[in-house]
Amino acid sequence: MCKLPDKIRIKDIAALAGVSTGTVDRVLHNRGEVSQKSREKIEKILTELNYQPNIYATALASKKKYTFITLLPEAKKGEYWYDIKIGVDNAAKELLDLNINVQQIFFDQYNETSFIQSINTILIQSPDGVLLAPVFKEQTIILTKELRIKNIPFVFIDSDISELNALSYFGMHSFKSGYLAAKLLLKDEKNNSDIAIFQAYRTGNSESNQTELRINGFKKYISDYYPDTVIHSVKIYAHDTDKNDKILKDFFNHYPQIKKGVTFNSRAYLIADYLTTNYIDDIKLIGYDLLEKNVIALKKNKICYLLAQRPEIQSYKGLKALCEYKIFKNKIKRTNFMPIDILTQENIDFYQEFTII
Amino acid sequence: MCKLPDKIRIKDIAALAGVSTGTVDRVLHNRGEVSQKSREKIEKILTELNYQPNIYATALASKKKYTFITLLPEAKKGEYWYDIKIGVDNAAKELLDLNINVQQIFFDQYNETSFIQSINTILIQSPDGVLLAPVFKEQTIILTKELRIKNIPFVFIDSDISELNALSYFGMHSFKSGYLAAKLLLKDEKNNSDIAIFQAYRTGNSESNQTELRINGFKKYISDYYPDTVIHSVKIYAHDTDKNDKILKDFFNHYPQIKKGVTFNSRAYLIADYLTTNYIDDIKLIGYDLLEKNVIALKKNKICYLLAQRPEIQSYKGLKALCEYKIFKNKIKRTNFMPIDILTQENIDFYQEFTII
DNA sequence: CTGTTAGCGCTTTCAT
DNA sequence: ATGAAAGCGCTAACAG
Repeated sequence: MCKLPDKIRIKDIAALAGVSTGTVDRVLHNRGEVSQKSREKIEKILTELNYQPNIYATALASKKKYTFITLLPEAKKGEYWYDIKIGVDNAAKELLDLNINVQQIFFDQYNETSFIQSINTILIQSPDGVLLAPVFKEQTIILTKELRIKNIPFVFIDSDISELNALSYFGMHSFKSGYLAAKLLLKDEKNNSDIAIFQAYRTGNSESNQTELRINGFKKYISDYYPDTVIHSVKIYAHDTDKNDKILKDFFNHYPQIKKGVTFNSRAYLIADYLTTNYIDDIKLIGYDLLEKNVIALKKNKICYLLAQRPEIQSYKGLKALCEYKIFKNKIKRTNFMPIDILTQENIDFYQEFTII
Repeated sequence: MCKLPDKIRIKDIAALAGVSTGTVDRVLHNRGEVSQKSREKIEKILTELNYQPNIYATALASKKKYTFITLLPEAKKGEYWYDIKIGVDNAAKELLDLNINVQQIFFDQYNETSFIQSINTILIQSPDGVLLAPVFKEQTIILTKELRIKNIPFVFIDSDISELNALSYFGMHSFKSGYLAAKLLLKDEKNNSDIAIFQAYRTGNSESNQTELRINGFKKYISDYYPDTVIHSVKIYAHDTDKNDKILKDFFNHYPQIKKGVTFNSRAYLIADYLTTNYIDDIKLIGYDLLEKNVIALKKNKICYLLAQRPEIQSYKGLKALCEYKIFKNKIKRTNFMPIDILTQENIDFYQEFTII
């Protein structure tokens, strides 16, 4: 019995195979120039000893430089896309020592032109990978077609366009989240006769695919379990408080029997604020995403549940996936649905103070 | 303007300060033998340029070896403590290249003697840190007292004994989880007059502190919002199905008005199984932890909600905390409450297939 | 008190 | 097809 070191190194493999470290490295990375005989011998030892490379040494020695580009909506602190950016920043910091540079490009999610302009920037740069939120479908098709030609992998986050077959997708299962929202709103309760769906109208962007899927899921639950429920749809305006006030006032006056509401975008606070201002506190409201304003409304008990989807993990994992694929040549899972987290007044603090990465 | 490399290295700092890399390293690690003058100059440059060491190079060059010991209950696949072990394994794998060895010691959570025996093993070994679940309070006091004398840091997971002032704690906020459980069980609902608390009786171990806190939280919510509710406590037996059957049958026959129940340990499936066997499906049941059997019952709709506490993250983060403290000399947060995750039939799959680390 | 130097395990280039 | 050797950035022992 000869004794082996705690952790097997390339040097050990080489010694056992009677070759040099260079040869072992060549078979490890499949870069040819190795005789059949050596290859087989080395591979055998490799699997027998279950060789695991020292990732620190690998990272340090590697000379290759990589650039990844992210194309995401701009955002201010407290907004959904800002949390996405936090994940990008976290990943970027980690990847720096791996010689990976992350370049962030932002567009205006209400302005398709700003997205179009970014396309060229990306294509000229020819990065090693792209992480993006496919907010504008047509333009995303154009961009990804070019990326495919240049053989640049891309990862979607937040929402998926499955026919474009990205390397990977990280985001919510929108349909099921809507289904869950309905259950949380209605199950075992009284006052289920009428409910309201508040839809924030966004200029310059038609109803997103994601919102639609959430609504479908929501309606499915209702038709499954409470088919008699009447659903009222109310259009509200994200950037016009006065107009909203009037709309909501009219609505609640008109349908006093409505005690339940839901929003499928992240603007639940718009409704919550109205309820607060008008001293209404018998409406059960459900919304999405931990925007600062939503969280405040949740804590004040104006929103009953918020469904969240770990935005900072979506972008973090998206970049790591690119890295795994390009650098470590690993297989990547195509679809990664994020957990649908249910937040209430009682558990929100623990959730927020707990940073996963 | 002289140009600096992308990433500042020790060598760059040394050049700017007109000293050698050895001296820079000495001030970085506070190991003395540096003149006041050099020290100040170097420190100035360090902060100005915001020097961040290359963690890969650091890890590779470091020659020190460390040993951490974990002292946790033994468990089989599908159990709570098995998930805790998964976190340990994950951390151990990551730490291997940092010259850190993680040695796992297991005890029988129903047998104090097995815990006592492990104490000696640990003290003889004199590891660089200990991660443990303080299941047996008296023995934990004895162990940690010795560790303190030997200046060995220790981290608690799962439950805390705050007066022992561990380096850090990772686990649930038991009281608030109980409060939340009550809300999920009762809020806005009918049939709140009578509810049952099922307590699994464990041989050899008195009611744990954790369970007690959960019950307190639960009762607090009820006294806050539904003070008229009658709470029935039922003792069940984890390892005696026949006995359980009889107890539960008697109980439900005696109190047919009870439509809600909760368990504060992880044995909700015991009740769920009874309900299944007896074709009862109008009882709303809440439990804790994603044991395989609990998850099955949740999916079959026999359990309505499961509260979970990310066991595999507790142990993972606990070990990383020891590492941060011992190796990178960083400050560690004393108390780290885990998110209280609310799982239902609808979101359990996404939660389980999503591995965070 | 300071500078020099030999590694850590792996990658990659250059001879052979 | 293969081996030798130079480094990646940092640590730590040693010589002065």
